[in-house]
Amino acid sequence: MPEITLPDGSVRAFDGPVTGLAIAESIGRRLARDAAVIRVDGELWDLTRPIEQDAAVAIVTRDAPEMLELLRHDAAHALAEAVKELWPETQVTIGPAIENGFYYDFAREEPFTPEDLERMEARMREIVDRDEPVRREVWDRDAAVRFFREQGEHYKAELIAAIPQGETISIYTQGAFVDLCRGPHLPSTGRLGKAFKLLRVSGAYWRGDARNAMLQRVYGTCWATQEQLDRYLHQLEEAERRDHRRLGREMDLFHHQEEAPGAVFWHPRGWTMVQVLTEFVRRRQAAAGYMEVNTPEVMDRSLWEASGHWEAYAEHMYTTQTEDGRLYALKPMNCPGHVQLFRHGAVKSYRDLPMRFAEFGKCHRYEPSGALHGLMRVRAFCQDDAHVFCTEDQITAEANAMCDLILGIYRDCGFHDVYIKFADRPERRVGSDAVWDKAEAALRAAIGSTGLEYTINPGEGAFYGPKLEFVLRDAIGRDWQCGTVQVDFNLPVRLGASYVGEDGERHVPVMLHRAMLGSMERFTGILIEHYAGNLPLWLAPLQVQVATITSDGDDYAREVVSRLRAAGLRADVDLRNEKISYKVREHSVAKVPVILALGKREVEERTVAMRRLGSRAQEVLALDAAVEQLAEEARRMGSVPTQ
RNA sequence: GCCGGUGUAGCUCAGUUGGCAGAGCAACUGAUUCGUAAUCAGUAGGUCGGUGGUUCGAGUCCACUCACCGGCACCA
Repeated sequence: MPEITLPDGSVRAFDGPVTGLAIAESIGRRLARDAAVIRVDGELWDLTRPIEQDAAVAIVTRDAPEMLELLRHDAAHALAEAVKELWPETQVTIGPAIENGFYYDFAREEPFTPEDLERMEARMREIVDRDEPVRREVWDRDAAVRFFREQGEHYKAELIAAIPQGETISIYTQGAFVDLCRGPHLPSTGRLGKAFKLLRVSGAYWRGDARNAMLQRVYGTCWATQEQLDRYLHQLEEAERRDHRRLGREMDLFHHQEEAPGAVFWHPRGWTMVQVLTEFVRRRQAAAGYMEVNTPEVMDRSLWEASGHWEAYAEHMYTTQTEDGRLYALKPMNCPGHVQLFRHGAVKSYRDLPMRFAEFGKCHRYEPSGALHGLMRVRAFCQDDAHVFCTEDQITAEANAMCDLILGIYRDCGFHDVYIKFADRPERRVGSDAVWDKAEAALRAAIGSTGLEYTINPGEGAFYGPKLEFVLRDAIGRDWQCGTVQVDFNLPVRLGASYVGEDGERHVPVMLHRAMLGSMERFTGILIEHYAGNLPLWLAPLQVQVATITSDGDDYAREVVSRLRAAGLRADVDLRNEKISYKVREHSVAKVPVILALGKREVEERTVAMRRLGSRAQEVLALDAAVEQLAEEARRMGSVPTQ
């Protein structure tokens, strides 16, 4: 005789065990139709699962925001059922809900084709139309293992066998499809709806381990309503429109070619953008007490063996063998070079600390071919790198200042949504546990003293020390990890850095590693996508395009450009014998933020007709006023992207 | 690196069962002096990613290879 308490506080008594579906029906038909699951004393249950005890419940309908995950999980099951119907020899493995959708990993000899994807999706829709009941059962674990083995589902059997003793093994059945699953699920396949779409098929390793077999992963997206699905598909198109590789071509910023995979050919405009960013960081870090340095790009193998890089990353380093038989490596990092600077010359005193070395160092890493991606993942890149040599007592203040510097720089680049992760010791590392304890404690103290929120990213530290990872969210909600602050007690020891302390004894300095933008290449790519190419004036490589309407304006146009340039603006003039609409289109496609059109009227009145990228409106201004206004705007930073 | 896909003019893309490599835009030449996202006409442009093979004949079929795209793994 369970007594069921509803969210409004009313209580209903039932004669015997009652299901969520029955409770929903007792409240109303419409609710029963839209119900997805039931919350029983805070826990989500299947609607078909009998409630035997008194409980406080709430029916959750399928359009509740927290039901998206469940819908997506159900979509994954429908996908698996469809695949098993179409290709029975396929083994199913796992199929979770993920951000914006779901996937399912299948084991099958023959690869799925894009056409297969269409067949799967069509079959999923049939399964929804069939409205098959979804049943939950609790099985004995050995029986479950035996069952799946007999079915030829060896991956499933392995999963069940790995479940700890004593845990409930729930099995869900829909139609002929039987799957191990934690649940809960919708009561029938019809409730899934049809706001889903299969997107792509790709490879994925069993259990995410490259040593294991490669499975076939089918990705899909799923939403509560068709409108939500359409909105998401539209977002995907938006991301496509912002792709820095496409914009890089349209804006004439850079290119790649086969002879230099993973390297960038920067065009004048693209390189201007990189230079603007570099100058910006240079000014900021100089103001924060950093000294800019430069260290060799090619150094003897022995140095990399001493630093530990050789052991950890030899296969990812470019090397060059010279005539004298020596083996050199192109630097993959700047830190060992900076330690050489610290070690050189007179022994350092505690009075010299902290010493802050910054370098825009060009590094080379032989990244796996499959990882390369436009500017985002390259083999040759420039880091805005720095290393601070300090005493243990100085760690907190130094790391703290780094956080301030980094966050300020992001703000000025237009990123206002930033979060921080604390990456602690990885499995593969150098240094004793005691040293790691100390390094992690020091970094935790530093981040604690900033008052900034952070999450833990377990096991993701560098091989020589723990790190803070700065992640910024772009205009369309994607996350990019850029800056890092790392505490390192190991490299200074390995490379023999020391200073004389107040006590007259030799001590090993602590080394803080820091990057803010990370890779200049990658950050440039992120900015392009963040702003969809519509860069704020201070970042735009060409800020003002002056364009004549007829050749009568040529002399005045040249004068306008020199005035703009004299005011520090990057301006160019277009005197071609083309219609103004042609010029406007061309410079708009190239994303030049400001076009000044000059016709007869402007020449006579010494004005300019100013047109902003993305706007059809024109504003006629006196030349002096326009120059002043643009110069002022070009100094302003921190603007948020417009859509 | 692994799985799958794609490479044809600067860009976007056609190219049938193997039978003379195409279009639009861009470029160039000429005309047009024009008021805010494409003026008109003409010309030129290709080792069909590369190497090897099958064939009388390969953009098309086969093998290898390189690069790129989507994932996975990796990311000091």
